[in-house]
Amino acid sequence: MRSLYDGVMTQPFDTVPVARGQGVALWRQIADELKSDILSGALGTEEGRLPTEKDLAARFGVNRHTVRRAIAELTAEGILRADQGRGTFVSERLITYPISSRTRFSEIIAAQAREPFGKLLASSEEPATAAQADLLGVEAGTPLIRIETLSVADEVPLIRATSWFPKALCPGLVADYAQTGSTTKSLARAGVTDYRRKETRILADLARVEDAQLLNIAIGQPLLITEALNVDPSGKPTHFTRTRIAAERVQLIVESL
Amino acid sequence: MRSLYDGVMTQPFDTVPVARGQGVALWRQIADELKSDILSGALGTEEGRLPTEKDLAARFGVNRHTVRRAIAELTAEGILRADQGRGTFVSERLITYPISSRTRFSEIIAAQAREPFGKLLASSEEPATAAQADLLGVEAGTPLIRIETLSVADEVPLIRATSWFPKALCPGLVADYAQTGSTTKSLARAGVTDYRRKETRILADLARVEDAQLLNIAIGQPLLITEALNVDPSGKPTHFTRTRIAAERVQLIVESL
DNA sequence: AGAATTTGTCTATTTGTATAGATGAATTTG
DNA sequence: CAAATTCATCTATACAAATAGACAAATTCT
Repeated sequence: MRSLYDGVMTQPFDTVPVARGQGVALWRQIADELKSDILSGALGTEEGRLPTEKDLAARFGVNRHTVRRAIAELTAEGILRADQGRGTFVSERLITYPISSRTRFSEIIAAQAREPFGKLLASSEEPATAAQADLLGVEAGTPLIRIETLSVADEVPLIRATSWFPKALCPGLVADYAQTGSTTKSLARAGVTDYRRKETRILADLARVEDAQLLNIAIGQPLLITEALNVDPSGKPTHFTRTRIAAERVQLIVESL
Repeated sequence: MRSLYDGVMTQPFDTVPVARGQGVALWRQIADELKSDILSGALGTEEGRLPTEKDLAARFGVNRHTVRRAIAELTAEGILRADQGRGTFVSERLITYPISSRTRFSEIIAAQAREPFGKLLASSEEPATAAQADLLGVEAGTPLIRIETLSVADEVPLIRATSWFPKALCPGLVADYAQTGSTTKSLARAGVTDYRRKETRILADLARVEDAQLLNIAIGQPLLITEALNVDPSGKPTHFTRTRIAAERVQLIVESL
């Protein structure tokens, strides 16, 4: 569930169904379920101890080996630790840490379009497609600058971002960004002293291979996507930003939506 | 990508990597990728025609049969239609429909906690856990009322919602809700004439069996989750609502986050 | 200390996933 | 009309996923 009212409002089920032959392995479904329950604090048992493999197999209606494979996955991710003869436990680090670490990133998102945002991975120049041109208020074929960035906190990658700018607006953007590490400062050098978000769209998607590599998560894990068009005070578009956020590590907090 | 600046800012890749042995079948990964591209309008070819099976197989680096299985899945979902000898096409209905249908649901979310919200699936009474009690400002063990609702538009399910209320606040809630179909009216009958959201948390998760059944999507598909605590004018909690939203059909729009 | 519990390892079997190649059927192209 | 293209169907093979059962190793309970 990955709730941040963590553990609140989630009751454990006696039996949890899994679906066969849907292209998602049972062990993966079980690993995802356990991970959600662990991260949301709805563990069913006290003090970070999981039910026994036998009980979990019964709960999910699968063989014990299938549960073991799921546990192996979460152990590899550092979420669980199994002790022969004792039981399987949530990694100590997670019992206190993740809640706080997952709580306070609303500002990162709120500031996403305005402030320095992680390290520059790549940049390129591309002619605007019809749809891009329409959105940014330029002619189709107009050169655009695209930058790819990655935000990392405590060695843990959180957010991929891609932004597009009309090149005419800020021809030196890549060099400026490399120097300042800031969108705001780079745009200011180009004479754009202020801008704001028109609106933000929030969607969800699944991690693909590229997301998985950059964000260090498994493929098929959920991502939060934000998309925002930024405009200057006169309403003229300055740039468009799309983020792909590891949902297991970040949540968005909206005050009084 | 499921963008609603649809088709904007997405360029097709010549080759798309897929991951083996990760618990997600290749045909499922390919189906998800194609679905995202179709819904976001980034199809790579004109007029709703997909690349040939041979080309897709080359693009994803898999056997043609694997691509066919992915296409079979999307055909079953009504997204694609294959014509022998001609090619594979995006279902006509989708070429114009989905964008509009996916665009205008910001209000639904904004109004989610306030207005009638789909049909009542179930209700129950449960003693508050420690975490629930803390959040709702009652004693642990206090009876809570839980209601489960499902919102549907044009026969298509969009949002599952679960809400918890302190029973003492509104003892007749279930009957009132069944009669009025409205949280606001039901609470008004209990003397709670006004309330507001303190904040909304937005996360993402994967669809499980129960989500898949209720929302009519495949397991493992992305969900948007919103969680909100509602309080009366004095700041006292009235209820807590959690929604699970089919991300392939709904996106959230936040004005000036 | 002995019994019960729990995780770890091993072998064997069945089903699902993915590849490979060949051939047929419908459509489009020249 | 013939050739090329594209989706449909079939057989065969290899590997991953899931089940089944047995037994070992470490810990806890009595």
